[in-house]
Amino acid sequence: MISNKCKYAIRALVHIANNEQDDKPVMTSDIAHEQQIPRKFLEIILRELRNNRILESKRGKDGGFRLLRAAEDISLTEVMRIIDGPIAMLPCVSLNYYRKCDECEEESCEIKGVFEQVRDRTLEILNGQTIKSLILS
Amino acid sequence: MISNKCKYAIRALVHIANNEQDDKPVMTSDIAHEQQIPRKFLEIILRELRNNRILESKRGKDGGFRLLRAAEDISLTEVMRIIDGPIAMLPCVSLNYYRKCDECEEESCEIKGVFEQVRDRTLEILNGQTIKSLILS
DNA sequence: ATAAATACTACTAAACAGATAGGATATATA
DNA sequence: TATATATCCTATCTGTTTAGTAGTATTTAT
Repeated sequence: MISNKCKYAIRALVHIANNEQDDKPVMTSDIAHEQQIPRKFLEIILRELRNNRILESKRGKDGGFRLLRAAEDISLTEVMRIIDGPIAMLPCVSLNYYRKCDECEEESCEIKGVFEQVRDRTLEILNGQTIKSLILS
Repeated sequence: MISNKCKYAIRALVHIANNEQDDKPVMTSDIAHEQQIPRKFLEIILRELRNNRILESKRGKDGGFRLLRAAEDISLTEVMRIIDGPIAMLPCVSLNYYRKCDECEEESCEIKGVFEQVRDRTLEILNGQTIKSLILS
């Protein structure tokens, strides 16, 4: 399961992509209100996306958040990995967060192969999706 | 990510399938020792599998656990659902554990479609796997 | 009777999820 | 320069889940 936090992040990015105009940044409180996301929690999420170079922020009056890149250059997987971590179902088949499984020897692991296939099929779908494509669909 | 508990469950079932002979049940302590799983934790897992009609148990001396069905009739998804719950990445696209998402209207949800596809591709792979096929592979 | 196995109940520690509170800092504009 | 308003940052909190452990009760073969 993806977390609520990750769903909030995606909805917030789609909202920003939909509301960017005249280079005016979008305020946290606007997103929070329109997307029904707790404001202080959303602050944390947006800051995390900024720290990971998805968003840029402007402080002070008339401040807010803007996409740092075009919406079609922000992939769904990138957002998911920032907020929730690995996408794979086993640490030992994760491309971006690989860790050896605690107790199983990988050569003799019965399930590694299956979950490599699941990972590949999953990424085939998710890698094709961007903030832009989520708007259109 | 699937839980350690679920990995233990799968390894335990594969172990039992590999060690059933003469109708003699396999003891928790044997599985725990050979698969390096904490014994008391494994007890809980095996009882849960028994309660869900994957295993049958025999108490007392010479007791232990046996598969209630043939290894080729126990699917990987069934075990995963018993131990970890839903396989889908969103509650609102889960086949066996459907729940409405808390705050998004499903008709206008941007990500539902994508995660339905992920679910379908994932199940295509996992549904084909059984305790038997995991032994062979 | 006894040894040996599962069954059951209760508890614990650590991490994670989903937030909330309050103050520090930056900035537009009157 | 004062002020309103926005993000930034640190700390805290509650509830749930994960991964167990402990101890006792019950069943069964010999």
